[in-house]
Amino acid sequence: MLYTIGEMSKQLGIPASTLRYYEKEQLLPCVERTTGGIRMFQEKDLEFLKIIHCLKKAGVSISGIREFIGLVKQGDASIDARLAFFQREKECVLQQIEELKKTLAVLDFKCYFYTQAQKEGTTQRLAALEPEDFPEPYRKIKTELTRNGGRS
Amino acid sequence: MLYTIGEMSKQLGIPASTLRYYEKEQLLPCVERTTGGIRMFQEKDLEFLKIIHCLKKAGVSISGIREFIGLVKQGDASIDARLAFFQREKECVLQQIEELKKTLAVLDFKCYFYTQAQKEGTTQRLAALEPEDFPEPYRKIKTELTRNGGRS
DNA sequence: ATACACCTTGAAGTATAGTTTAAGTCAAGA
DNA sequence: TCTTGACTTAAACTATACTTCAAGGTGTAT
Repeated sequence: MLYTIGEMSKQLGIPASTLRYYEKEQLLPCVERTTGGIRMFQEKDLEFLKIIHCLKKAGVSISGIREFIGLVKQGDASIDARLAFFQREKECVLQQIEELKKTLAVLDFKCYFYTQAQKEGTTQRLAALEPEDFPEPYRKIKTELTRNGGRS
Repeated sequence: MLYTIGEMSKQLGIPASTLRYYEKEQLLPCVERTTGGIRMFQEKDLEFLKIIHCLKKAGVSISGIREFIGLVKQGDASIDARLAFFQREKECVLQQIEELKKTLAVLDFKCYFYTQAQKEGTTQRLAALEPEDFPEPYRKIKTELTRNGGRS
């Protein structure tokens, strides 16, 4: 099956302009053209676009994705490099998840803080508290938010 | 304690230009000036900057942060709104974590794929396999990557 | 009082990832 | 054949979040 850019766009929910942009950036190595110059997408492109989608969610830049596509174009000679690529990205996503968990803990503290403030009708008393005055999961976070020199 | 922009910059590892930018964008509501016009940062600003850092990690835009700072400036009248704000952001971070976990599963599959390919020296056989031919944690992912019309 | 490091501003520049526009071409049905 | 909708291109535009620059002011140690 072959698809025009419009059909592909509808199927994936990606604007046609974005597909053109991706092709221009060499992210889609196997888009053919009719004699009239019209792009015809293949199943293969669909798979590439799903991987591109995944890599974008992982935070890989367009040029990073282009590099990966470059490896794919090299064929079996780049299997090692492709494995290394995905291992790196996996590690990177794991780190992002860890970072988000830390961020979540701070937001959790803030929710606790404002839930208390809501009960009291003011932030005054709470704002004056020391880390030790908060219940356990929150002490460390309050410390980090208050203490000087916590360059993260 | 009061700090100049340079001292603050060193303490937080944030460029002075960024601190100026943040102040211009009204993210730092309590920066004072000397008679000569030089910014003097307070402890309060340090706390604001830590919250800004956290919100940035949560994916909140500058204008989103500005809105939150606007609420803070309203004082106790905005406690409900601030709680709601943090609850929304918390929800959003939880969703981001879920998305990253899905992304991780795809990267995991790719690592498996290329680890096998490495053993075989080629992707040929593996590329021709159907979802059912992969071991269990990977079947669903292979299906999603292959099947048409999986607009995510 | 004069260096000197550090501060000020507005404006322009950068990077990323597209989106939009204008002018024109292609393909299929009436 | 002609109309119409979808396609083509290059170039300009958008948004976000800063960064850099040029020209000049501040403040403190000697």
